[in-house]
Amino acid sequence: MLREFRVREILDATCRVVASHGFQGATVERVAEEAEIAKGTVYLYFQNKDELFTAAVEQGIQNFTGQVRTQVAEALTPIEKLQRLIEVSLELSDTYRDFFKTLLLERNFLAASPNHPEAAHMLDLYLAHIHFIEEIIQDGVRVGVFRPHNVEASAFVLNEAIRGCFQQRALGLTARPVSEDAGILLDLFFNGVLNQHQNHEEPVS
Amino acid sequence: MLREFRVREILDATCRVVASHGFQGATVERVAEEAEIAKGTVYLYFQNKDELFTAAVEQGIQNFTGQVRTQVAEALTPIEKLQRLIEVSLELSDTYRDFFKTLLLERNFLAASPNHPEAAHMLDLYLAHIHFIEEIIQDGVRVGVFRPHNVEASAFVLNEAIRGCFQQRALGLTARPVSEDAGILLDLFFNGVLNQHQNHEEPVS
DNA sequence: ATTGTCTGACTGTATAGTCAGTCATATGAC
DNA sequence: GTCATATGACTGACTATACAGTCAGACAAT
Repeated sequence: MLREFRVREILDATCRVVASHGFQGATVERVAEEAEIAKGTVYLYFQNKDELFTAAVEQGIQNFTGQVRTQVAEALTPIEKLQRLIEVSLELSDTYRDFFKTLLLERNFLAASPNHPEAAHMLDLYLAHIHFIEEIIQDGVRVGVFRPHNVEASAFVLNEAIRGCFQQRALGLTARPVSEDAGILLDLFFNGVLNQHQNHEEPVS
Repeated sequence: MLREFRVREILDATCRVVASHGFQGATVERVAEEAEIAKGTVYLYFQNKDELFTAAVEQGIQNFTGQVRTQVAEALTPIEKLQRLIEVSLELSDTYRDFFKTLLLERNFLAASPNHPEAAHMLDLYLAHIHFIEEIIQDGVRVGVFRPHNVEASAFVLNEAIRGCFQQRALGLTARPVSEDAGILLDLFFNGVLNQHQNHEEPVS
């Protein structure tokens, strides 16, 4: 369908514009220019600017979490699933470069604002993804590969750690290949930094 | 000095306005209203809106990292220092509630933008703080309490994990007391999630 | 001729930034 | 002590501009 194609085209253009100009500098006119259409055309597909930007962010989240879920589903054990999760997430950070820059550089969409009742929905998507991670870890605890601990917190921490890697990449602060980042993250999350075989210093706490 | 007092007053008002209205909805007029002065007065202390907002964020970062450094300096061992770091950071998240909401809901200031050459400075402050954490961990590795690993990455991950806790609090997603959050974070960062004494499942990787 | 898609000049509005003028206090002349 | 002058902090009506959103008409395609 032509309509759907146009919508996607405009949303992609929106992501590109926000990625390069920030939300502040992203005007409807610039989006139209980027999509190579007239400003008025944008309003044939979206009610207003807010709807346009909300839709762009939402499409991005849906695409990303959808792909992660699909890939993770192929793995069997909790450990393999987490490996997959981290690897796929980081790989996608290159594919979705523009979108992630958009997402990371602006978090307003998570804040409830008077003219943003859709923000609540965005928050739901975000929480759903964390919950998805939480369940994998919970499984691991049940099976015994992960020790009993506050799973809600560790799911959250893992997600934030991944997010941090995205950011480093978006800001161009690292040259490490994705696979290396994934390995480091996994190792850290699994084993922590403490020297388990130490016999020198004072004990923890 | 009266001038300094006024400047601080305006910056505090800016943080409050941004915290409640977001960067989008934060106008100079609203800031003036919040500070109980006329709009024109703002321009006696700041060249333009950009400078005002940049200064507000910068003041917040400086205050925060300064306090963390002071408190951490009192601790002796790397482990104690990290404990202190996490605890103090989370405690401050209540004190600086408005500022953190401001900071977390908007990351544009980290992105280089044409009319934001100061953004580079902001990035420096951010990186300096991570470097500060990095050195503590590095010390721990040197002494032997922490195992050898990619310290740059773990410093980064720890900072992002703390940031994540801030965000949960700013968005009102958790009711956990700060000290509990600190404990969970510390435990996770030190020990990881893996069951070290397991003898059931497959080995890692 | 009709329909569907698109255009871009136009308008209305919000708000950044200005500036002529007010007020309060300090300094000084007598 | 009283008036005159100066200084500096502050004000808010005003302007200039940028940008969201509109709409009358162009342009295929059938």
